[in-house]
Amino acid sequence: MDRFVSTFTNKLDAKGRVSIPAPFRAVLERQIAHASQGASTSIYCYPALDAPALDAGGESLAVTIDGLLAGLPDYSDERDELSVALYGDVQLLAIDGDGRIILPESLRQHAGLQTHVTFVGLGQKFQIWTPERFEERRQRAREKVRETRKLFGLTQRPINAAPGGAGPDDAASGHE
Amino acid sequence: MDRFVSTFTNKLDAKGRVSIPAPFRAVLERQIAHASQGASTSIYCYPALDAPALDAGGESLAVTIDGLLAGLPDYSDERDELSVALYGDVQLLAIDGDGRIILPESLRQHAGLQTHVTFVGLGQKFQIWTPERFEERRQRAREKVRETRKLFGLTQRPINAAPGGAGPDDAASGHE
DNA sequence: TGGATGTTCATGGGATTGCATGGGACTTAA
DNA sequence: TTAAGTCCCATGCAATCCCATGAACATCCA
Repeated sequence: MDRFVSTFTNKLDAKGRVSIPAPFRAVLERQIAHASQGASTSIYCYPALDAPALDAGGESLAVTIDGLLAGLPDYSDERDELSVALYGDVQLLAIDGDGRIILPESLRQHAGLQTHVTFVGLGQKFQIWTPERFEERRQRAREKVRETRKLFGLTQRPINAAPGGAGPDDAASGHE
Repeated sequence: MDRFVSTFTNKLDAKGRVSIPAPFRAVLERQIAHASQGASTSIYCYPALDAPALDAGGESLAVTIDGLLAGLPDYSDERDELSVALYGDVQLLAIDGDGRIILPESLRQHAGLQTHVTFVGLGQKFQIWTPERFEERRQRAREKVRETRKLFGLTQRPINAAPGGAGPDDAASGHE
């Protein structure tokens, strides 16, 4: 039961390198071990469709993409079009011996990354944000959760459970 | 499970040469190694049927085409026509010692290639575009994905049930 | 219990390699 | 001989490897 959880902020150095948070790396390595051994660890990374952020994940993400396309006939227009968006935008980023990746210019630009990047666990995948933008988004996500609670009539506070502990959780549930 | 992913733009020199992006070359070489060793590396390349671009790939692409034709009765008109359409315009381009191919005039013309060419990974094959035209294409593809995203959410599960019953969604957790 | 030791990670910088690209030389065919 | 195709080498930038540092945390032992 390996998932990407919680958030970490690391530094983007002059060469465009960032350390992948160790817990995330552990998840990635286990996926590799499970899928095809021998392949050096790397992540699949692409611009998020509707946010100034990057989506990223390991082998299991690639499997998901394959699954999407597997349903379409080999030479259909539809397949080509989806392939462009799904494979064409994806970058395969190698993880070096020190657990770092290099974020290419094009990806940095889409997310507006400069000196610090925030890794946000979303279960099967994770996202990469600028710390500031992610903070905003987190706020919005919390709002939304509150609204949803009202909708369901669940407004009563948990008596003991610490509400503060729900931080990263909120982010995850608000997505997509 | 080697796929062509992401996009790269390289220069087309005065002699009509382009470097194949190193990651793509790696995929091609692995296909060769797997199929029939000894053959020097080369790619299958042909004008895309419905776009100002070229389709290209390695051994596995050829196998796919064979597979398509195999589905049709041996001496049918349909098969003959398809064979011509699929194989007739195919060129076998050799990859030289420096990882480059020479794009013949006829292919360059179909795609309108001049000084720069963009290689677009599409999983099993890749395409070759002018950078400008591809940018347009990419925009369209993204739109389309956005439109049909909800559909994804629905298709994601039933497709291709992996042995063990877990959908692609569970791939991350598939191994405890 | 508290100080010392070790380990895991993030980070920085230098050294090295890989890769795209340009150009020259050699071969082959008209 | 010319033109086109092929091979080989030179170059510069960028990616990759390797090692050093230091902080946060865990472990051990007196």
